[in-house]
Amino acid sequence: MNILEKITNELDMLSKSERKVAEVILASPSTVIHSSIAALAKQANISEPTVNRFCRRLDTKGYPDFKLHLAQSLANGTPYVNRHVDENDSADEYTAKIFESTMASLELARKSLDANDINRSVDVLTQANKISFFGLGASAIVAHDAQNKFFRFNVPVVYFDDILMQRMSAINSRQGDVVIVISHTGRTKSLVEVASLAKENDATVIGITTTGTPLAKECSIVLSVDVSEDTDLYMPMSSRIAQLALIDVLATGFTLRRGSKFRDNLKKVKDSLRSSRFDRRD
Amino acid sequence: MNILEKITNELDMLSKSERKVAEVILASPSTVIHSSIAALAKQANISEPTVNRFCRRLDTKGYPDFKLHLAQSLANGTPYVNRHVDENDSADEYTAKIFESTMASLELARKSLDANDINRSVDVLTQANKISFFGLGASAIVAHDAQNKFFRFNVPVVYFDDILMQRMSAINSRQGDVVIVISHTGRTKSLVEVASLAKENDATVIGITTTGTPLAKECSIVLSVDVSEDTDLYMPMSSRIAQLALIDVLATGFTLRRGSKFRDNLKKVKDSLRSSRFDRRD
DNA sequence: ACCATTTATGAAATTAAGTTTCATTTTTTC
DNA sequence: GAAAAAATGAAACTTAATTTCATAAATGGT
Repeated sequence: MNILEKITNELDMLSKSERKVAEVILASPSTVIHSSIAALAKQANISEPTVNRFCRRLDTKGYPDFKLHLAQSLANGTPYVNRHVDENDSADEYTAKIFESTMASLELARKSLDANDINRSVDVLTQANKISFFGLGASAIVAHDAQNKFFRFNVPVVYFDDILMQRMSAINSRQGDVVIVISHTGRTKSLVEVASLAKENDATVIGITTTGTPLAKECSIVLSVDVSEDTDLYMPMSSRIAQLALIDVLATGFTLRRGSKFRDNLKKVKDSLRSSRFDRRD
Repeated sequence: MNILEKITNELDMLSKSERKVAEVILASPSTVIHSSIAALAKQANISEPTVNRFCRRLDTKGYPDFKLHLAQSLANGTPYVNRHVDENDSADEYTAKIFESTMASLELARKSLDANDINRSVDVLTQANKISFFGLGASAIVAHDAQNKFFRFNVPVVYFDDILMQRMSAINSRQGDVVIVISHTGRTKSLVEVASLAKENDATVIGITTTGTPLAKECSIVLSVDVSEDTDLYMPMSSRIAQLALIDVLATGFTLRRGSKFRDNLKKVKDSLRSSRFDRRD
């Protein structure tokens, strides 16, 4: 945990003198990492042993160790995560906040993913007769993107972003087909039904969703993409970006599994697009 | 600059003994930040002064200062940026690499964006009679996503992902219309033409593209989303995610500009989706 | 309000860590 | 292959951090 947050949290557990130390540190942490224990003690108008006791109370081994933790906290690009956009933010401010919380969500999502599940998914995908991607709303674009990617691999792939087509497709699925259902909330009724329909028809159902949702329960494999609850306040933001990153991971796993001959083919697709472009002259 | 990269770069400037130190550090930097100079010297089979000289050669004040720099490097979510996926990577490894390079790209993209241009774009968008989003391929899904978002704002918005419709729409555009053209390369001929057609018909053309491309030259406002060249090797990855984050920024700017009454309306849209969901019971 | 007990604090001593000096060894250059 | 330059480590030295312990402040019970 970020030591700066920790100091803030434990501020009332501290003694009067120790609190003085905390205040000096919070006021200018970047100065402190270049100060000796004597300098900091003087700055806070207390003695050196007090600084030392303060460090130990924060579960560090002593002053040098404390400075190490502090340095790490300062280095984190997102010093205070979960910064919410405020009514009066300037363009600069809300841009920074959105990019930062997007990055924080990616970090979270990565932690929630299980390499084993990814491996199994890639396994299943490489052996599929047909791959279908289903999503609604914001997740529809993720499905769309996935289709774009897998289409380049020259495998039978479709995507549907309306319930009726998804239903029909699910009913017609069979053994060897892979159905990937994408939903952040995992609670959209019709999608959960589609997942269970596909499963009943012996397709392998992979869910890209949050852990423990109704959708997750219907899937053969769950790729859990957990992002902070409150980042998607009024419209889906971070969730779909984390899902897209996961699609990249699956696509990458797929190409790696298929080997180098396959990647040459990928290059051909890319080259074929060249003539539709302006040359670069740099 | 990241001190780990720096060590790697200056590896051949170092003497034999100093290189031993470097190797021990690179092999396990996280151990080193908890080691004393004596422990590290022993580990590398050299003397303490050599470690000290090594630290100074890297422009740090001495060993403790070096450890501080090292700690900061380790804290950065992206310890070794631009890590490329390798043939033999495990699922764990390529997942980490893809997420990390996605985050690195977002960081880059944010730096390339200009708050002024964002402000002007939001201005123009809030006053638009009609908003159109155009993209092809991977950028089509960004356009699609943008339509999804702006549709919630109850403004006239369309998106097209095929050239013909884009052309027709561009020809029919008029003063007060805003056309947003999305392309990572900025070199797709037909899209550049669409941009210039829209401009000729007095629409405001906003380009979401890389700095200095042919498309950028045709636009009234350019929102430059520069991501590292080589991240999108065979298929678009980071670029579209950075573009999506920018869409989030524009949408956020839009809601902020429209004020709080407008955000109530947004909440209504969200609530209206509720009945189609399973309840959560946690 | 007062005394006893606990807790907090800093001066001084102690210990640990890092740095400098300098003699010795290794490497380079002519 | 010898002279000069560079690299290296042992030992001395310096600085910084920690522990000890005596004193001061705060808390709680009567």
